[in-house]
Order: sequence, then structure tokens, then C-alpha cells
Amino acid sequence: MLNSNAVLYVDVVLPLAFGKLFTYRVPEESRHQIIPGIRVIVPFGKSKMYTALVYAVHHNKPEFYQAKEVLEILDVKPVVTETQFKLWDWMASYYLCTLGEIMTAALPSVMKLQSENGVALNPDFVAENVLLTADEQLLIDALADKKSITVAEAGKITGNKKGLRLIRNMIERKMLIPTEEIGADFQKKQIAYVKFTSQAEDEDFLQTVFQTLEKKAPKQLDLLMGFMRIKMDKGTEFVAKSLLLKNTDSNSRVLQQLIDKSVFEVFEGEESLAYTKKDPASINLALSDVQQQAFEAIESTFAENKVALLHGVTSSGKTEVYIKLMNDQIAMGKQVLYLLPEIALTTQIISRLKSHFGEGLLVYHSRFSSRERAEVYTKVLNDGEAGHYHFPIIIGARSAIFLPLTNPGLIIVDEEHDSSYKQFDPSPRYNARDSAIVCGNILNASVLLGSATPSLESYYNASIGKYNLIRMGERYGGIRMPEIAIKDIKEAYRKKEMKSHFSQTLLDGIKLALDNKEQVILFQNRRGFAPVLECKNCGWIPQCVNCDVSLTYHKKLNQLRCHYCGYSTHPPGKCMACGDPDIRMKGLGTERIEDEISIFFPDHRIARFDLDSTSSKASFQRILSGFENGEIDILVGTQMVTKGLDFENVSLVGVLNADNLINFPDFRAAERSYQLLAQVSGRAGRRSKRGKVLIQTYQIGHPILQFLINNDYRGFYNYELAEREKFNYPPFCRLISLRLKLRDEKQLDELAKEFTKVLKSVFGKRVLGPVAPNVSRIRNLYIRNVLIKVEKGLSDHKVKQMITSVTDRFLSHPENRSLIIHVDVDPA
DNA sequence: CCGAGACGACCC
DNA sequence: GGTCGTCTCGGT
Repeated sequence: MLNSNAVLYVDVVLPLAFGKLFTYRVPEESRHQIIPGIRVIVPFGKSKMYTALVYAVHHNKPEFYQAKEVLEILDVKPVVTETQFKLWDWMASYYLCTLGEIMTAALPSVMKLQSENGVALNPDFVAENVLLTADEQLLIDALADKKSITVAEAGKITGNKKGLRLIRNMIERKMLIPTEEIGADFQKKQIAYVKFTSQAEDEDFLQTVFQTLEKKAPKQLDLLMGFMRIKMDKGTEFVAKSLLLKNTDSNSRVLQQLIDKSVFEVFEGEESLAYTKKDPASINLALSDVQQQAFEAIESTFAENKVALLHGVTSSGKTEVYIKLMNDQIAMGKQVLYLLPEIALTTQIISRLKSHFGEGLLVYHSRFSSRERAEVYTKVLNDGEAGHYHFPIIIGARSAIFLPLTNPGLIIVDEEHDSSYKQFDPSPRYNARDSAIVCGNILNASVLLGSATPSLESYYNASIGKYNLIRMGERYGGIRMPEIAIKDIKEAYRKKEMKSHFSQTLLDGIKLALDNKEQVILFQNRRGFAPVLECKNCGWIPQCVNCDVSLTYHKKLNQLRCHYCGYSTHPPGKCMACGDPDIRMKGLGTERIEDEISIFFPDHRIARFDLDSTSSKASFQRILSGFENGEIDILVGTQMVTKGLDFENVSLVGVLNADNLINFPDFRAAERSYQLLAQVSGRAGRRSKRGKVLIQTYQIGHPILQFLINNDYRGFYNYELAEREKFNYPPFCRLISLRLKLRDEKQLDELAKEFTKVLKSVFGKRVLGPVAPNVSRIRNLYIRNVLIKVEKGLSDHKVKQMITSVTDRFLSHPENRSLIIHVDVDPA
């Protein structure tokens, strides 16, 4: 129990990779404001301040050091709830990371400003009474006309590297106060709305306007009628200007004329006003029989407190089922978290959900700025007062699992097989799908995993009864599964049927589709133009200077680029090894396909959809809507085209080379290939016509491809499960991967061997390696991997404890200090 | 005798 | 993970 007058201390989480909490003293005057979950500013080290998170409040004076004092309290109520901390604790112990790393991942960066913290002049400070140093005077002068500066700027102004120390001192002496961005309201995105003037509310006035317009200005009349129609539909007094103009096919000149006539007025308002919230009861979703059955099976699964795995083929109409489930949760006054892979979060799916849930939908993903994310975060945090949610539906990518939900009834993880749910770097290396299940347990929410191609783990869990499996085996509305054909390119080459990288069959197929005014997707899982340049004479291949990979040639930029560290250079005019000018391009990237296909179809519009062509938010959207609107005939893309996009008019999907997928040296290669190819195939086909998929490969007999042709997920599952059992891989064991990094390769090899030896002394033959990974150097750090295969049934907690103690002990030896060890639990 | 770079302890 | 103190080495 907290005593009312003894000194208070707080244990705080710092947004750093520290495994422990830090204890600070709470100033007497702040004692009543301190509760777990709020943020505070604390001094750290000799010259730094951090936004820290209060984890615990207590009276235990630290024995071995003098606790520093909390400088500032930033929140009135917790920004991290008790249940969130439970999830954080689980993550930290399961994924072997620190709370600080989780804090860094969980809170939008504007909520944890550090040395970028701003400071302002304390209005209560009276300069006359104090003797200022030159630096202090400089800062105070600077603040006189700038209102606030960041700590970093302060350092520059004073030319003093110890800007933070100076500022900390000045804060302690009440000269300055830290400015805090959050709470000082975010700039809400404003858009223009149109509404009637008060004059136009009058029936008679409106009648007159109608009469005048009818004769002279039909365009204005259309706009007016359109306005009234939308207003009626939405049940609001105002309509977003952009929406009005778009829906009435009008323009701002016409609108201006009506404004001049005092019919309309325009005002600026928050963007979210544009959507009206609908009464869930009013949403009448007509589910098909299959959908209805799935819906009911899911509901009864939830009643059993089990996880539901919805296996629905592409276009089976899973989304309708989701919407129905969401609706029910809203009706019960609960929240729903809907997770999707990042690149599946397109406007397509968002606007579809917005049309159902209106302003009740919040979106959260990494294409948002930190500020926008903080806005969503606080909205979720403050929502749900008096048991009512303004934003019951929250849709987001991986990191949305960290949002401060208070009463979720349901968490949906769509495309649950997608490997982007797993964070690779930096730590926390968590899997949002698995975390969602834990989160569901903590918050007492049901969890639904959905996929057309479930991960082996999830399907296995369903087969042993841990999850309930719900199948939706047909495509919605009678659309047939696409016809998948395999083209043997080895034979095609032999018969000279290949034109550059396209078989004649593929070219014919494309031509047919285009002739029918249908669209084509060409899939190649590699970006750039040609993966490598190679000297014809000596075989020299340009390599990255920082990483152990060959550079990829990008034609448009005329650059050689490293896809790992971003290094770029000009392509050499001649071989750097032997001087021979004959340098050839080898291999195949999306850019080259885009280039070459335009030679065969010069009159058609071709676009490319990959990481390079979509780097900006705008270009991403431009290409998507261009394809949607039929302005693009052929879309060439990497796996980006496979995620969550529904294109009505695509009749042919071509996979240029399935081999580099299938042959990827990883135990998940087969699973990934199947998933990727099934997903990309799912883009083909539409209501009236069966879609076609043509896969070019050297290995026509590969079992994966056979299962794919027959749309036989179960066959694939059984085949792959047997492989996993044979070689002891998940789901038959748990994997923990350790990545060792060091600048010096020779030393790394020695340390890696040494480390593995220690590890083996504890884990025996569960330890494999060390091995140099495919890419064995990134950003000048050499890498070695060690893998631990832990059989099921072994105490997870103990295993992790042992790993931690082994690594800590190993790193505590002075000669091993520079070694970096990254632990990756359940690597993707 | 000084400055630059390397290294390791410590951060509450 | 970053910073700061300390140490060493090479320069004059």
C-alpha cells in the first residue's frame, strides 16, 4: 500500500535496449499525479533526457545508488494500460527482448521524444534575480524570439556539445520548461465541406432557386440535386466538397456559382466528419449460404473460447463474413481489431470498410506519419467512455497490436500466413499474429485467423484441435477458380519457342486477353532490371562494397543498387577485373520485364508495381487506381501485386519464373511458393469468365506446382507436413535463430564456433551451425547463424532463460564484447 | 607533451 | 545503444 507521506519512487521503462527498469524519485509536489502507464521526462546519464514510461510506483529507496528525480510528468491518465503491460511482459519474455525495445515499437515516436524534446522559456522565470552564464543567456535570447527550440538546436546555438546538460540544469532551476507535443493537440487534417446557407434552409428560397436554375443552369441544378441526394443518404447536414463534385460529375466553378447565389457555403472541418456512423442494426448484410455457415461456425467456435481459422479460397467473400462479425461486436458495445499485412492495407479495403462503418473506423499503419499515428493512438486511448466507442473498428498492420484497446470483442488476423506479421529487424522480433492470440487471451477477445493459404503452423493447430477450422471452399458469386497451366520453359527454349523471357504461350495469352479488353498481371519476384551484370570474359560480377551481395542493375536510374543497404553506384563501362568492355546482363527483374513486354505490345499501357515504383504514397495510389480504372493494361509486379487487391477485369496472370521461388534455400520455400503462387493466381478471373494463370518454370514436375494446378491446399499441406516431420521443422519443433554479427570476419568465425560450443553444452544436438547465411555481410557486418531446434514439450520459459544466460555470459567476456547477438524466436 | 583513436563501464 | 572517461600510441 502506498503511504501518503513517505518518499515515492517510480520504476520506469526507457525507450532503450536495457533489460531492466530504472528507478527515479518523484518530486513531492507530483506525488499525486504519478500512476503506472503515464509518461515522464527523466534525466539519463550525464547529458540526456528521455521520455520514460512509469511501470511501477513504490516506496523502496534504491540501496546502491542515488535515484535522480523525475523532471516532468507528461500525462494525466495512462497511455499504456495495465493489459498492454501484460502483453509487453509476455512479448519481452517470449521474444527475448527488453521492455524498452517494445516501448520503442509500441509508441509512435512523437510520444517519446528524446533529445529532440523541445524546451520553452518558463513564463514564471524572472531573469533579473539570477546570474546567468553566457550559454544560458544565449539560449534565453534565442527563446525570446523563437518560442521553443529543441535540445539539439540548443547544442548548436551554444556551440556546446552538452546542450542537454545545460538544458537539464536550466529546467531544474525553473528557467525552462519542456514542451510536449502530445496533448497540445495534433493538427487534424482539415477538408472542405459544403452545406446550405441559413437562407437556403428556407423552402421558398430553395423553390425559387430551383425554378431559376431549371431554365438557365442545368449544371448547377444537377449539383444541387446531387447535394440533396447525398445529404439524404448520409443523414448529415453537410457533404465533403470533393465527394460532392465527384459524385455529381461537377466542378468547383459550378459550385462557386451556387455559393455566389447564397445557396451553399463552404467550411473547413475535420476529415472524419465526412463519414457518418451507421447504426449497426441498419447494415443489412446479405450473406450467401456458404458465408452464413462460416459465420455461424465462427460464432460457435468463439463460444467455445477457441481460435477460429477461416480457410477461404481467394474471392470466397471472407470480407463479408468479417463485416458481419464486426457488426455484432459493435452491437455488443465492443471493439474489433482487424490486422492485415502492410501492403494489403490499400484504399480498396479501407474504403470498402469505411462504406460500412463510416467514421467509426480508424486506420493505423506505417505509411502514416508519426504524428498521424499518435493521433490514432490517443483516439483509441480516449475512446470508450461510458461504454460507448466512437471508433469501434480499428484496422491496422502489424504494429496495431500495440494500440491501447480497452474492450475488444474480436481480433481478426487476415492473411494470417503472411510473413510480414513477423518483425525481422529491429527487436522486438515479434509475430503480430501470435501476439494477437495472446492479446486475445489477456483481453478476453475472440481471435479469428483468416487465409486462403493458411500457414502450416495454423493449419496444423487446427488439425490437432487447438483451433477450429472453418472452410469456405468456393469463390463468391459462382466465380470459378482460375485455370492454372504450367509452361515448361526448358523445353520451350530447346524448341526455340522463347522470345526473350516469354514463352509463345504466354505471349499468345496476353494478346488474347488484351484483344478482349481484359487486363494482365505479370508476376516476377524480383525488382530492378537485371539482378546482376556479368563480365562475358572473366565472369566478374559487381558486388556491393558493404554487403555480400551482387548489385542489381536499375535501368531507369542507370544505377547499380544494393537491395540490402541501399548503396548505389554507376555501372562500370568495362570489367573492373579484366578490363573487357563486354558486360552482359544476367537474370530478370520487374523493370526488365516491363521493358521487354512493351516491345511486344507497344500499343498497350504498361506499368510496374514494386518497391521502387511505389516509394511515394502518391505513386502507390496512382498505379493502383490506374489499373483499377483500366488506364493500365498490363501490370508488372513483385509480390506487392498479390496482396489484397481485387481487380475486376484481370483475366490472365503470368508468372515468369517460379523457380527462384521454389528453390529458395529456406525450409519455408515450398510453403511460401505455394502461398504466393496461389495468391497471385487468385487475382485472375471475374464473374463472367474463368481466369487463367500461366506459370513458367524449369521444374514442371515439382509437387508444389501439381497441388497448385489442382487447387489442392490439403494435398500441399500433407506433403509439406511430411517434409517438416522428416527434417524436424515447425510445427514439429520450435525454432530459435541466433544471428551473430561482427565487423571482422575471421574473428566472427572463431567467436561463432566458440559460442556454438557453449550453446551445445547446454542444448546438445538441438543446436545447428554456425553457418554463413545466403547474404553473409550486410552494412559491413559479417553474419553467422546458429539455429536451435526445440522440441515441443520442453519448458519454453526454461529454454529462453538458458539462452539468455548463455548469451549474457558469453558477451560478458571482454574479448567477446564487440560481438552482436540477435535472438529471433520463431523466425519467419 | 599533446591530440586522435580505441575501448569499456555505466547509465537509476 | 550512446557517451564519456581513460588509456595508449604516434606525432612533435
